[in-house]
Amino acid sequence: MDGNISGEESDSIDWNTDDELETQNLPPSSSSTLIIPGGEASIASGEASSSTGRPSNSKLINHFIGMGFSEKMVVKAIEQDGEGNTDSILEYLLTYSALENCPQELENSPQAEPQVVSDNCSSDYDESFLDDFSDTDSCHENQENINSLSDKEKKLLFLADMGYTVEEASIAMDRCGPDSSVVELTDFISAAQISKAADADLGELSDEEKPRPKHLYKDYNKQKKRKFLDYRLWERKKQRGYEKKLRNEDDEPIRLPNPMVGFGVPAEPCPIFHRTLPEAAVGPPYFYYENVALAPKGVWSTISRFLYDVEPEFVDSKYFCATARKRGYIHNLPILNRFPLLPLPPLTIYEALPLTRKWWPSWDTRTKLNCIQTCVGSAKLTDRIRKALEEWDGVPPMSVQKYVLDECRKWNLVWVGRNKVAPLEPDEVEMLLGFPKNHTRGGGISRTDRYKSLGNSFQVDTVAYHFSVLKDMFPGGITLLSLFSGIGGAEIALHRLGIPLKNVVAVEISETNRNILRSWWEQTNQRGTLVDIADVQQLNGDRLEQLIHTFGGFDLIVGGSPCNNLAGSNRVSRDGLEGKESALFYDYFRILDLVKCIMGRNQ
DNA sequence: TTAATTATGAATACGTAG
DNA sequence: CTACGTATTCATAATTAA
Repeated sequence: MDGNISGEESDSIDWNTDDELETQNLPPSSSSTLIIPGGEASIASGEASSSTGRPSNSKLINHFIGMGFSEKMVVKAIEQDGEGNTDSILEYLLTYSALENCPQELENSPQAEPQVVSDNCSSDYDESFLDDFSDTDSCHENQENINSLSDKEKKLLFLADMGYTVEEASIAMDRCGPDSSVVELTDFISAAQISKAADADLGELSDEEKPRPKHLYKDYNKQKKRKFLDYRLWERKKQRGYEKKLRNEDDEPIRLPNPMVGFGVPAEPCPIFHRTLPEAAVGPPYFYYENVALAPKGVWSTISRFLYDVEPEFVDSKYFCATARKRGYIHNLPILNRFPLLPLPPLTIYEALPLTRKWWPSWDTRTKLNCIQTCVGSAKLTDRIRKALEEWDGVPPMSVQKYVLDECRKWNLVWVGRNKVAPLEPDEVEMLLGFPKNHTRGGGISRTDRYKSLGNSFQVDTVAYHFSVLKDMFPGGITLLSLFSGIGGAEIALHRLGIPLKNVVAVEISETNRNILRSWWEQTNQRGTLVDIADVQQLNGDRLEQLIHTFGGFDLIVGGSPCNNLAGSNRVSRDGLEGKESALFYDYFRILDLVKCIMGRNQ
């Protein structure tokens, strides 16, 4: 009974703080100009200013030589340009190096137009890819090759899934080599597209100062989004890539902090630590990205590189509650003056599950549970453990202790009777993760899916600690874009902090999860509008523009993209960031970058 | 058809002995 | 420095039950 108290308390808190928000109806169209005309110039100049400003010419030359261009060409480009604009010089270089290196591939490719292919017809990719591949490559003995995809083929398919054409992808593979990473490949394709676009513009206009990154924004209505995304991708790699070449440093793996306390936890607040964010990362909007800390090597480097080179904050939720949860968070939130959610949740197993204490053996020294996952231990397993223990009266021998303890740790079992261990109940998981009791119960969700949805969720107290700095900044509430929102961990964290939710756009693939969030939204009497969208892949620039227009922009963009292919528990398809589900990280970046673009345009 | 049950290791980090 | 043991891990898929 005591075990439920904290849960009930958090319940009552959740259900009572919903009044007097006095949420203003947002100004209908405070940001009136969503149409492009004057906007693109300001963006372009803003972008340019971040990458220009090198007065010294020799520095400038070395700058481009470091990127791999010949000195001769660099000098020529600077002469041609005349105004010392880094971006226009670069564009010149890209244009002519592309023309020199691979003229026929770029000019005579079957699809001259840089098509943006809709992503729901991947079978087309497969076929055309296979045709293309068997033609250009020499290994076409039998069809067995189709089944066992090589790395090269996987990369091609992956690029096709990202929306590139097979032609673009295979050209990039040829140019960059078989061992090139997907990031390098996308960068190459982006550069090729940009140079091609620049070439087209040069041909048409043939005069004066049109060729700028500006034209990418200018064409925003026609070819727009794909190219804009590509430009930003490529821009980022440009900066990062050549800096590394200059320093001659290899990819240094990101180290996990030990202890895993990030930029501070309630028990040990911030050690007077101040961080300076990269300029491109500074909001608005604020963003907050989450995923498993123990991902395969290189994954967090890539994620960080895409998310504006912000250093990840690795935190184990065992400093916030009674269960471990090692996660990495990349965000641009302030980190000073954080405060924890109240009431403080139980920090030990005993406090969280008092009824287990009676049966807890002295030789089981656990005080924290391990990470809560999507599946629980079987009845057969707990039966084996019971039988193994019943053979001994009193304290079992060390070997049996070790066996039982290993299984208990692996499956997060707790003691519920003499010689009896059991997996956690769904409501206990809800409590441990900071959700209201019965949050995931009923309404058509099965017990199995409850475990899965909870196992894939945030630890609310941890996330709320990071969000707490927003409370003073947004007394009138925030507008939230919640990607991969799941059962609404971010929304609940904000709500329990007392930060009003003005309007929320939640994107979540699971219908049962969407039902859970909507039902919470209605039960807590939220004032604003909750918009649900099923698939991040169909959230395009047009839709975002529309949403930003109606809601006046987003204050915060939260997302924990799928960890399926990153998580250690996955024996079958731990394929890294390019895995089927985990590759949706790129959609988080795509959408975040689009929102930054669209919102920045109106300033 | 849906839901419940069950078995299925490896990648990674870290400590320590040598 | 390496080698080895310990500890941890937002899961998938096949099968059975309902």
